[in-house]
Amino acid sequence: MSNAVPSSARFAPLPETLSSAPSKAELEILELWRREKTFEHLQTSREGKKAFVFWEGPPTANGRPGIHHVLARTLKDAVCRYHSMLGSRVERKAGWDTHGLPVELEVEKALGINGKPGIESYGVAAFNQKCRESVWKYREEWEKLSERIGYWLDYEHPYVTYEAPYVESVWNLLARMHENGLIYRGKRVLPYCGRCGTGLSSHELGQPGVYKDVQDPSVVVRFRFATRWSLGLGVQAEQPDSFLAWTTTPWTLPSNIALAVHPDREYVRARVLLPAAKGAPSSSAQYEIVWVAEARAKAMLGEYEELERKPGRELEGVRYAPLFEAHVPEADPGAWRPHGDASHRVWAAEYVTMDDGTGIVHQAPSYGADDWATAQRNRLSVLQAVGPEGRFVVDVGPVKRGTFFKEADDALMEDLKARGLVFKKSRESHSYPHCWRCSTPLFYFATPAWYIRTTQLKQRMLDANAHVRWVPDEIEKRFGEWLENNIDWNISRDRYWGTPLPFWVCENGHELAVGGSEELKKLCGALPKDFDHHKPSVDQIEIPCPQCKSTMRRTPAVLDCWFDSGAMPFAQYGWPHVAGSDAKVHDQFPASYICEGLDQTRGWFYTLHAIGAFATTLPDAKLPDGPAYKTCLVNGLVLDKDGVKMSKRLGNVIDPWKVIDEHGTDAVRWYLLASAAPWLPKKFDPAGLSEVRGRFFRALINSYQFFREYARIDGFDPNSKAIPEVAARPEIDRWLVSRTQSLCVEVRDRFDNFDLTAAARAIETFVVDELSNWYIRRNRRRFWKGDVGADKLAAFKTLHDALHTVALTMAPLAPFLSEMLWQRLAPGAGSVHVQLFPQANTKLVDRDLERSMQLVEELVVMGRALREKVGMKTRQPLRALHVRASDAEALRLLATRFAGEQVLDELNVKQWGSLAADDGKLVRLTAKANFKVLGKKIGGRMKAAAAAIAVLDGERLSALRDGKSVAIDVEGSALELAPEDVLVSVESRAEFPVETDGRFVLWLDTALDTPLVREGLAREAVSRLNALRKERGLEVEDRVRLTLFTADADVRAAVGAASAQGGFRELVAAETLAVALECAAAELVGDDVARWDLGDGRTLSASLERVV
RNA sequence: GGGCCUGUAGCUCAGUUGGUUAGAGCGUCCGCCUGAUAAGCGGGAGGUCUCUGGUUCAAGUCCAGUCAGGCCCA
Repeated sequence: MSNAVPSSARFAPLPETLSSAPSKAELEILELWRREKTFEHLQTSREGKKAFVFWEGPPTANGRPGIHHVLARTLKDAVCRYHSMLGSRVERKAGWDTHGLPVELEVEKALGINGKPGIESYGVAAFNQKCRESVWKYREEWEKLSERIGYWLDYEHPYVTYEAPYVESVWNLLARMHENGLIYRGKRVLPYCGRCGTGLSSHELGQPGVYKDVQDPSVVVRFRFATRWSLGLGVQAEQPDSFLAWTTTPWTLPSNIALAVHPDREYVRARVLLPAAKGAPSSSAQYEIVWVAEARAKAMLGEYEELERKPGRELEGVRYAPLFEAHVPEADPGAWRPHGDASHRVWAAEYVTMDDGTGIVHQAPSYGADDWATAQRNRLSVLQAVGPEGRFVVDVGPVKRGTFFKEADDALMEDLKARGLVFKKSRESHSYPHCWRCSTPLFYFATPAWYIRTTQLKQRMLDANAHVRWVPDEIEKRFGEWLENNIDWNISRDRYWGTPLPFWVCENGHELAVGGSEELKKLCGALPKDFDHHKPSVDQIEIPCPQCKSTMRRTPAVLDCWFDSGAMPFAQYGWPHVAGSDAKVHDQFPASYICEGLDQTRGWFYTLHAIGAFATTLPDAKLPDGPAYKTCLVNGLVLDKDGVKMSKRLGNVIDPWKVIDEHGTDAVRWYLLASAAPWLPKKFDPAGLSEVRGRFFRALINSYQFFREYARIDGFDPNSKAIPEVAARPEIDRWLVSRTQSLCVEVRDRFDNFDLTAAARAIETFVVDELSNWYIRRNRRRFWKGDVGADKLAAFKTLHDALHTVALTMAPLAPFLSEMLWQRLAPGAGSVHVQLFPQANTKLVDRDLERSMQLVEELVVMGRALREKVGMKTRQPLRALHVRASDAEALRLLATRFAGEQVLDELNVKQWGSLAADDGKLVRLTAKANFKVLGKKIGGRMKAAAAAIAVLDGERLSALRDGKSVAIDVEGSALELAPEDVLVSVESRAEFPVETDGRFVLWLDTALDTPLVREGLAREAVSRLNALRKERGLEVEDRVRLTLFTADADVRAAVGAASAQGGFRELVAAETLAVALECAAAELVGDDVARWDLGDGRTLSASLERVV
């Protein structure tokens, strides 16, 4: 940034519109940053410095940025700015997530095509080209909004997940995983549309109209024991027992392979009366023996006789007879090799519930995710009577090959019924999913899928998790639990627009994982000129199988786009193919800090973690062990002001542009950060924005404007040699200096702990309460009265330095206003964001001074309340203030000249009447136990001790107050009370108005004599005259000539007589900047004469003339 | 159904390792003050800290449960 700053820039006024329309001024700052290339300048100034590594979670640019993005980006930006100010190098590479189903759906909608058949007929090449374009739809808006909210990011060199170097890098990671035996082909059970020939994502399942109420059969089927040997009895029964299992999908029964029971629930062997079948011969068996869960027996069986009961785990292994004789084809599960003997037995599974059915669940692994898991655990065969088209692939009893699954139910049930295997049958209405495109009923179906064996990395991931600093820290537990339950990661998606899986497979099942296009070229001979990593180009590449010489083709699926984003630590630099990428990865791994929404726990946080857990095992990558990111700050949802989720449907979506235009970026940032911890759901209420502006920003702006106005008048130079050292300044200045140092310490500490909310609140409290409402208010006279001397310079410098520190400490949070202040406080020093964060000078911290100021404030508050109680306006000076306290330390601090001046001046009282410990006349001491201290010492005797302390006599109370120990009797035993065990407080016994808070008792001497009355009148007059000055539009430094008239003798004496004559003429003149003050002998006349009643009918007239 | 988070004044939020009278801001009413601030200060009204049990001399705080809201996973 240029150093050629005009001297007029120093202490220049802030833009007039800043308070009312902050946007305009912020846009000027943006222009400044653009013109001066501030961000680039910051980045180059940190070259070669220690890295603070930040990773940007890539957004998808085919959706509009919302207010929640403003929150996340504010958190990212603030932390990055802070670390830049600590001197670190913070690279901020932008990124774009460009693949995935949402992009495809958006394009499908735009093209008016429907599903996979639509895409195929449109042409995959053309479709993917549309996708490639579509992801940039809102790019400009993202970039503009990022700039507008002050989110500094390198948009010049973003990583883009579809670009060749990125895809190559992802391929490389996958190939390395494959090489390490972490990749396998398996199956995944997902909702499937037989007509469209595609699985549906959970997102698609959430489309309106997917779930419809339909009538379906509800049937309880008998699964007969394979032998007549009754379980555990060792006797041969007449008939085998049956397990009863309930289903609403009879079409899955031919594919049954097992029954599942809950391991810990009780199951009963029950004897029940056979339902009388119509036309059954009376000689048939009257009773049968069935097994159901105890919890379901009553509901399922009605009346029954319990013969035996067992927990589910003891039923494991019992073999039953298959329902059908058909030769149902087996599918290769991929993830395991089936163990034939395990089939058609009972297995335990935790997921079995007692909510409905029989507590025994029929298992058809191809058609249910839970079933699949049971099959995988027990190495069951996978039968597949129904194929991917939703039709039977084999004749089963009466059902012929080719029958649609939904149309097989009735025939199958008839068949089972005829064979006596149906125990109960009805129809029931329930909601069933249908394809959102073609309304065909969906079925769950095991489809081929590629997996990463993340379960093998589980312990590594758990160990790494323990080293992540989660903010808030409970996420560690939450994430840890999710990792405990880790299942292998299905990375394949049967879609079009994504990173193609780099796996080539031949007809003999040999696999090849290709780690990049160079490798691919070698394997296939030559790549076509227009080779593209995406479908359909890549699908045309065929490789001769190195093992069997047959042709290898690419597996058709594309990659889960979560892998894309999780691979960004490597792929953003095109590692390892791109030159120099190795050094970049080593420099920028692991991340010091990432920050995203809570919903990323299972998304980006996991994929980074999982891929990091793998990458750090690669010996040649030479990456440090441990997590991929050291700190993860999590932000919560942004809700509307009533706590309702924002949605287009409800029309409660906050448009970020609108609120920023109205309130400015800084107010929005400050509000989002300061209103509540970022991880809590945030109710976004525009009223809160007005509050931030009205309270914090206005106080800060006005504080600066106050400072600069007088600094300009007096030509204050903060580098002047004439400015007294801090030690030589008045206590009030040293107090603010001390508080300023404390602010630095606190804000640094909060930032270091990623607690931006506490940092913002600390700055806010300092600015509003201490700097503006106390320091400036107490000291304003010093700024405008008298000549430029040491005292005035001290005040200027103290306030200047405080503002200087505020501008720096708030810079990460409110980048615009801090820059505006900085440019005026330190013109020529470059941007505030290039500065180093202020470091406290702890030598300037004066604890005693801070404590006495606290006491001053306490007494002032009580004094004001007292004045109101006795009906004495603050303008009326009073003779004396009396204080009684029990706390010797407080008395010592109050007795200092400084504290006395502050209290008495603020309360407009002439002197301390008395400032003393209890004298036994007007005050009595009382005591209560200090529970915190004494409780730790005596525990259970606390109650009795508290009672004894409450009735302590005055003598012992005085002793305790004076720092001596006393002995008391508690329940017959002696207890030595130390002074710190007891809180001694004071209580008034006076009969006149007092104010007390237990620590202090205050009262005022309200007797007025003539000098006091006159001074009060003089002050009344000053107040009116100054109001008049303002009314007449005078500048603060304008001098005036005053002519006054009053008929009242006291007023006349007050305003007209010199101090030597017992008047306050000099005071009035000085306070009103009057170079001449005359008292007229007769009533003033004229339009410009002001007239007031100063109280009790004492009137004053004045005419005021500006001295040119 | 499981895991986690949140519940404190009309609203937004603080509340340290448990410690006796639970605070702030906004809003509201009364008063004061004002030569930076359409500001500021004092006072009033406003609380069964979701509810129920438990531990403890002592619970907004710890434990168990309940209800409500939320997030993620089924």
